[in-house]
Amino acid sequence: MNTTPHASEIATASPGRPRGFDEDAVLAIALRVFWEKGYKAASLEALTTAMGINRSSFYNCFGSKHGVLLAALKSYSEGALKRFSAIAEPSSQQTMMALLTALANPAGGTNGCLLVNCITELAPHDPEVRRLGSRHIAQLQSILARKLSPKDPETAMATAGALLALAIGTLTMRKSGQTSEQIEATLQQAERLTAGFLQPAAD
Amino acid sequence: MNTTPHASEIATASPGRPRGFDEDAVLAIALRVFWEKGYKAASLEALTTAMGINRSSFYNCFGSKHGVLLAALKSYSEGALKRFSAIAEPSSQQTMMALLTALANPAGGTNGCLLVNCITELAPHDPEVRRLGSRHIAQLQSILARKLSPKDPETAMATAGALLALAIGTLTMRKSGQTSEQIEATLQQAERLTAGFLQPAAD
DNA sequence: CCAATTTTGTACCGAACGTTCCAAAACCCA
DNA sequence: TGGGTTTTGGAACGTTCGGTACAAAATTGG
Repeated sequence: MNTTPHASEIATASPGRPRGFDEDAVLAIALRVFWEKGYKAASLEALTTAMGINRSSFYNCFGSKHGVLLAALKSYSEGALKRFSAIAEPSSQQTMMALLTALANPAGGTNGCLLVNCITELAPHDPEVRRLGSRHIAQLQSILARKLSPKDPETAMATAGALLALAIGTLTMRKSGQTSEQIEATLQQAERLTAGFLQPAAD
Repeated sequence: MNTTPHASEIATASPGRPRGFDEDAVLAIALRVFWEKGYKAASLEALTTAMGINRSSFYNCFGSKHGVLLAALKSYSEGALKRFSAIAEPSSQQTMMALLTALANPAGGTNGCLLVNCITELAPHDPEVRRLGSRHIAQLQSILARKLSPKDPETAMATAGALLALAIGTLTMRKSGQTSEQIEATLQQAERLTAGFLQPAAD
């Protein structure tokens, strides 16, 4: 079982044979596999091979396939929120576009956002995934609202929700084959959503 | 094999035992199963049981599980586009909201839109699903643009793309557990996207 | 060096998967 | 009625699925 809640903690010496791999590292690989294939399509064979560990280590460390997914989703959410928070506040429409572009290009190429994928595939029948997805989306919206209008987050929440929905929607469009140019043209329309908050772009 | 491309055609009498079921009817049921469970999670057992036919009839009529999916997606797209086209043109923001609400509530309850689900789950690895999804989205956007500004569909395309992305994005939000009130508040922001085209709402 | 403890390798489990096979059944036409 | 043709029922196919059993290997503290 996974005795250490976070592997990155100080490894308190314990009896028994030590792990032959880095938990966080193999979890990051599992995350990639889920991202590329989806949950159901990611087989134990594919997962363990990519991670470079065998089934025993897999189950000993993570408990179950579903357990790995939840761990991967938590890790993904944590990283994505941290990176998103770090982007500068949008003092103009240009920096606004940087925020939206970050949301609409989650480094997964044509694979979209791992959490959105898992929400779509699993949320209706998986309460734990639904909870993680709900938290992630809510926090994205809060961060975005705070960036839009630090003094008045309440009114900004609705706008942030629309911007977020817009960005999430473009993920599906990209998967369906739309070009980056089309996606950008769609995202450009976000200017109209932020009319009250930001200065228009200079160009 | 499926000799009749569309079952709804005039049944030309042919030798041999006749079908004991209505192709369109059982296809509609398969569609529902894919909608509720997703593609991979929908087993042959679940499909054939729900459809009320056995595996032989299933394969004799549709060829494969993937074949049924494609047939279901075509049927779904056809129906959705027809229904969407039939909605009145948005002469004001209120009727605009009716259009958006239609897109954001595809009668699948919390299951979203079948095509969006399948794009998310399969498109990156399934060219046929990607093609169907691409066509569907492109046509939704065209119809919407024509409704927004029949005289100038070109300029309206970008706005339609943003409205569509917004609606698609809310599907994920709903799956993650957001209430209908939150979704509606998000969709309300679409008013700002259509500023140039429509009269503001009366209320 | 010796228990105690944990991880690792391998083989294996029963269940479920999508698909196929084949004979019986049900129809058309002659 | 009988040959041709298609569908239907049901069993069976080989594969893959997620997960487990168990003993060997590797570490700890005593």
